[in-house]
Amino acid sequence: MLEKKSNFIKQIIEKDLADGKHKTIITRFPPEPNGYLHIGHAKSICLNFGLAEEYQGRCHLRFDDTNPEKESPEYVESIKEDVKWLGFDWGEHLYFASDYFEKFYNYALELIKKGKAYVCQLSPEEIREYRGTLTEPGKESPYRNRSVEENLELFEKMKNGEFEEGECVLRAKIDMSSPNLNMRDPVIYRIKKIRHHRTGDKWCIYPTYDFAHCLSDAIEGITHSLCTLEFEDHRPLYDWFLDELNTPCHPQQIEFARLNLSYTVMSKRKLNLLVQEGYVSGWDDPRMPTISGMRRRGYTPEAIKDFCERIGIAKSDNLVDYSLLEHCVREDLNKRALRFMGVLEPLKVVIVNYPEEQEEELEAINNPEDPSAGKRKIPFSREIYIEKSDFREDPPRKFFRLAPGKEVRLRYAYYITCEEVVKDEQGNIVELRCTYDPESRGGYTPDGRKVKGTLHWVDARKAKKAKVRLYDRLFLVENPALEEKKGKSFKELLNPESLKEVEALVEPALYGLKPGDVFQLERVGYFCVDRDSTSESLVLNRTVTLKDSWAKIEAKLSEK
RNA sequence: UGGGGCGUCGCCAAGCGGUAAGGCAACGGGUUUUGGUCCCGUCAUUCGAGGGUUCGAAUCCUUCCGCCCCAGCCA
Repeated sequence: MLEKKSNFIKQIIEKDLADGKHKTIITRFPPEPNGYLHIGHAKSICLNFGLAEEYQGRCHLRFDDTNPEKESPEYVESIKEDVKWLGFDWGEHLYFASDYFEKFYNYALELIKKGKAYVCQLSPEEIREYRGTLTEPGKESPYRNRSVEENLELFEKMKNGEFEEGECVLRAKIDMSSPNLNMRDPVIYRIKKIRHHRTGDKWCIYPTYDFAHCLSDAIEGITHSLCTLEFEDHRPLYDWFLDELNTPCHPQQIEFARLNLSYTVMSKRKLNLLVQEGYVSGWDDPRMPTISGMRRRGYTPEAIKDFCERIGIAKSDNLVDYSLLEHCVREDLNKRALRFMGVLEPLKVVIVNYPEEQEEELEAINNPEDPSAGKRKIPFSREIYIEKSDFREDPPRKFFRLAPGKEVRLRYAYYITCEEVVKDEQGNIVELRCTYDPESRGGYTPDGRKVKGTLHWVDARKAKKAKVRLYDRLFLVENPALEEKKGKSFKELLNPESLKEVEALVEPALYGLKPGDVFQLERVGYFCVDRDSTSESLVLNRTVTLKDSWAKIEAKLSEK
């Protein structure tokens, strides 16, 4: 893992600490519980919790649950689980904006009493019309100059449910001609006669984001309130509320660029669509960029955190290569994953000079990167399976796997030479007949001759079946969100081959693993045991392939 | 045509007036019982473009160009 990089937010924090503006810092991760967390949220989580760790401050987990229409406890639970799984701890500091509803209400009263907020009875359409446009100023609402008393009375009625949804709202009285649309008397309370998942039917008026967020931050004593770039325009409003109201403190909002990852989408709306329309099996489908999807895919918290560290924090729009994430996953897994053997597309090999009834056990190293992982025994006998792609009847240049008359090493076993190719009536290769060198047990020979290729294999008698899910990128194009803006439909951008299932043959030891365990199938890739597995039927998810330099060589050979 | 941001290698990203870090990708080579890992090497005379200030500019000023965000009673 890399050492921590600096960024402009750390510079601000370090200056604030040096100047004595703050003794300690308090950040927060403020998700709305209206969907599952994705890798973009991981960036924010790593930033906020990471900063708190680095500067020995603290980070709050706060649910921004001000819109009961879209929120649910299911999401609250999944979010907590994901943050924990990433390895962060909010300690005692778990909060809900809904816990502050009473306080927000009193702040609204304070604003009304100052003459800085009013109940507006314009319809939603009228409010839009009165707001003006990007280039023309807005018009003031006819309800703008009501007396404080009248506003107090009306707001009370709103709270008591005496108005219907859409009939009226509470608005801040700021400036209808501001070039910043957010300052044109923004709505701060609206009526929603919906049961809230935490406050039940206690409220029928709910504060908007702009009003609730800055106040939540101030109530919690947040020092640095980090959010994404699209809220930059909201900062004047954030500051306006905190300047007008008598709050415990005035946190500083700082914006950074959200993460975009190639070949996927990051908007909750679009991810929700993928789930609802059944393009994926759920929020935790291993193809999803969600934290739960990545977890099910076999990605580790360490890999994700390393990735978040490496992409950095800045303000320019970005589209990070998926290959960087894969690099982080491989790097972490290479150190810790146990090695096994398994063949995805089996091709039978009969070792003709190996005694029919003989069976033996060969010793294999569990992880060459970690001697403490120990060794294991793998069964071997006269019939084995190798990977179809490891044999070529007519091998191209530089192909040093098996071919007629060629000798290769079976990993941890013997050298074999292909003597005969057996085909069916259609001409498909169904079996290879080989001879082995008894002197080469373990993979070396006394004469020390070199064999270039080493193949993975499984014993035909002892191998077990496993259902393997091979995943590829979810989308065909690098930037689906951009293509969609250009008019392409979601559906045509999806990769129809993002999931392929194969029946593989694996060494029996794999049946001793538990759901969630990640391991390497040598020469093939990293895999993890899916929760759909049973004791009779193993289901594996391919986490990521191994780098394949032969594929590159072959691609170049075919170009010529 | 309003406001707010951003433009440094294919992708991220340092740089904060003293003469372009690093990572990913890519490309060479070495080691190797995983064509994996590991190791070594190559990869921006140039910082969106033009002017200016300065002994000296990616960094300061200026003009222009390009891209992103904002007209929810979403967050």
